[in-house]
Amino acid sequence: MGKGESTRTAILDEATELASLVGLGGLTIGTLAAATKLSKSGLYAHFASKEALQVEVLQHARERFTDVVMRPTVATPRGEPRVREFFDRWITWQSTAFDGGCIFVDAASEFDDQEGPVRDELVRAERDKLESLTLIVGTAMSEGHFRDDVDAEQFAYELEGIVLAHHHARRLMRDGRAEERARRAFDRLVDDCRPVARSA
Amino acid sequence: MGKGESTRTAILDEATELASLVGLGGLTIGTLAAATKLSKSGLYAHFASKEALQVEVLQHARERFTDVVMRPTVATPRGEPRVREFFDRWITWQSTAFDGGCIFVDAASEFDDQEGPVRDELVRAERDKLESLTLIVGTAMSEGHFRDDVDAEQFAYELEGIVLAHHHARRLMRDGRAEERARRAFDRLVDDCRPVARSA
DNA sequence: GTCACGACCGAACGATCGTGCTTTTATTGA
DNA sequence: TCAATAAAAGCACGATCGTTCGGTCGTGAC
Repeated sequence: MGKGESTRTAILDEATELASLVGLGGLTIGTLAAATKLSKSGLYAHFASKEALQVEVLQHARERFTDVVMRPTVATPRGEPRVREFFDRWITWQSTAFDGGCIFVDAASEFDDQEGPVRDELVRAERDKLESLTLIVGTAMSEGHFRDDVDAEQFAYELEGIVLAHHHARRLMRDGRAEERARRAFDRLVDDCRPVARSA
Repeated sequence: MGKGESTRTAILDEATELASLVGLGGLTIGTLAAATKLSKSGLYAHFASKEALQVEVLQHARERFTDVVMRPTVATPRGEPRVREFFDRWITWQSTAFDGGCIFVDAASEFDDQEGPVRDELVRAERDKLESLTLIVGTAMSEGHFRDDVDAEQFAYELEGIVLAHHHARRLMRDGRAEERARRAFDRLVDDCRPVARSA
């Protein structure tokens, strides 16, 4: 990895951390320059504009998500185990991947009304994740772990809700039992997808 | 209502709309002054600082929430109907109360890492809502609509998740079926709280 | 040995940020 | 109607915003 590429990566790492604390929009060239010990103009040797930087931060974070969540997930046996693995890793990601809040969650509410490349990238990332999740749920159905009338998109919607509630409870309310609550909600969701008798 | 108080209310109304579009942090004195057709210094006749303004915006929005969601809810018959009323009005609130996203959702992810009065107010509002919701669920239990081993806090957690997922799907993904999905998730949640047989 | 290039810096740009002070204009009560 | 008071404007401040430009190193190719 050449010099340029390595500082570029370092900048993106630092920018990701910063953005998780103050938001993608709150991210500033000046503070990022200070944090990376570069001059403001030095940053502009690597990025065309602040907006371009924001997009690249999202892409950078997305690659990390792929590495620590998606890839191990699809290496897990098809069916419910894979669904569980995905959920586990997603929750863990939210707790450990950033000093601040998950930048996708933060950026989603920040940019949902601001047309442009940042929003577009956000939507792309979300669609991608949704699609993967739909496939994962599909394996649980074809393996017979889930009923075959389960609505995968509805499942995805509700799972997203659990994760968002977890983020909310954990970061804003500092609820120590946030993760436990998320797991209970997840178990209930999975339980309602099982064939035949619903009672334990 | 005197002149001062009426412009003050007008400012808060405008500030709420603006904040729902660009976030509480993205809100600037300059743009708010332009939107209210006041000078920047004219604003400072009404508010001590930007931070104080942000807090007041949250309080202002909270009063609106009380009026259009909480009050009608507690006027509804105790038990499941009241729970449903709360959910209905909450979802409607998110879709109609702002031009942009719900400022509580936006502000929650923006300020969850920024200690200070804004965050404090946010937490206060959330606790308040959580407490009300817990009481509402309690009426459903005492009326026999819900089992008496239902965990009201868990219910609140999951309901929050549904509402957050709705916000996410609606605003970022522009999913036209967001509300329908929210209702299905809610029905499943309520269904799992019912006594005896879970199957329809 | 020099030439080109990538990496980075210093200084400055116009604009806007939040926030004071002083002055003018509206509103109000007697 | 007129003084008292409240409301808003005018103007300016230091700081910071994103961005540009000219320039200076070090490194590798020829």
